[in-house]
Amino acid sequence: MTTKNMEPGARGRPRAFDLDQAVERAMLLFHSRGYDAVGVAELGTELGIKPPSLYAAFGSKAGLFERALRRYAEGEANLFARARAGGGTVAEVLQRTLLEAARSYPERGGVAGCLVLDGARNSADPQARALALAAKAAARAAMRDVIAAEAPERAEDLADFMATAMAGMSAEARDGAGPERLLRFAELAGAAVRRELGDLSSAR
Amino acid sequence: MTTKNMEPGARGRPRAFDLDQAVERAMLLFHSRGYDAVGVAELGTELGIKPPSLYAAFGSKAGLFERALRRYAEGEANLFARARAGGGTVAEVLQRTLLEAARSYPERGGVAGCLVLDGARNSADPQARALALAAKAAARAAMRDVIAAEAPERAEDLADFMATAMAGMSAEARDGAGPERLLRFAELAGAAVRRELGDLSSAR
DNA sequence: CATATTATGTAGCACTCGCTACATTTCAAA
DNA sequence: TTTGAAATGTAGCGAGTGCTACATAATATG
Repeated sequence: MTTKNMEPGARGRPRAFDLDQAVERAMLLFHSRGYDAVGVAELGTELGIKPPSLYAAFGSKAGLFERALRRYAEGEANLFARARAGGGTVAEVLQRTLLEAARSYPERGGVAGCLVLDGARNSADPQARALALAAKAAARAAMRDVIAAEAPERAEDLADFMATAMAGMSAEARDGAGPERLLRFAELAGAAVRRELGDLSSAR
Repeated sequence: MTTKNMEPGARGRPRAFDLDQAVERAMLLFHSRGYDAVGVAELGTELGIKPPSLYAAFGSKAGLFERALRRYAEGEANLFARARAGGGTVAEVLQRTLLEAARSYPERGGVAGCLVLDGARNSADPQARALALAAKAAARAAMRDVIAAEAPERAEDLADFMATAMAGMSAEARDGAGPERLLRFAELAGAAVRRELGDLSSAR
């Protein structure tokens, strides 16, 4: 039936579905409605997998969420990595990160905000909450380290500021905010960051 | 048994529990864990009410949530109303609102963040989400109207900025942020607001 | 071929969800 | 005292939750 993702020394019956594609679809579902609001039954039908296959492949619903989170954080959704790839000073990179958030957080195809920041919010499952918090901590640490290279004494505080600003934009986007509203916030927040980094060109 | 809250022309068997106290406890439960994560069974045991009494008094779980939201928004949790009572310019009121949020959002007794902003986030119940969004819209409108009296052309944008900043602080508080972290954000955000309102004394 | 290994489909587990039917209790009004 | 109204307690509804036992199917290796 399928020979897509078969490793050389694979024994036993081969998997009948595409693992990466399943993780991708699960990621979209978790992102659009949050961890708890997506049940394994729906995951099964939407991924074309039945419960036993899902549990054989991912261990648990939380295991699938972990895979989805990893895929999310390592892909295009890593706004800081994208902004960083554009080069420039730390101030420019942070400003671009905020603007990227303002452009990508608003609802598109039923998906809004950040999966890491809001995907497990209010979840009744401590494991899911812990996974999202860990991913968030990793993202914050990446920002802190980059900031520290240029302004070590401000790295922690600025990373916190960025985390809070992005959490605000993610929440607003989930509540229906469009790009214009978020962009205005991103510009004000970005100006505050530049000022904090001593970039005086931020004076309007 | 009880004659606490009985109206003059009340007929039938009197209510055996204190309605306000029940709403207060429900408010704390919803606030600490979110709407979906608190079940009717737990509400019953925690409020000392059994399901039929709960439904006779509030109509539904969402009806109780609505009462809890109203109590929250009309009480001490209305940070903007509190800041406004302190008088001063619009810039000062907004700055104080942000500082109040930074002081009151961090976890205390198992409760963190804002019930209106995060209490129904990711809820699977559209009614609960709508109630929280309506309460949020009302709070935003109150800020916009007060801003408009002094800076009408900036009222909408500044209200959006405030809403986004407070959503960010609420989310961070729910993720474990303490007052120090939030206060640093509030000060930067407040400086941005003052600058936007033309208060030049914000130059550091 | 036989055998071990892994995945799949059927069916259903124990549990929780929001909610309610029903009889009973407790009150005001007649 | 009777009547009507409203709240309460007992018990449980139908639906959904995450998850799994079990038999079967499909592959690599011997």
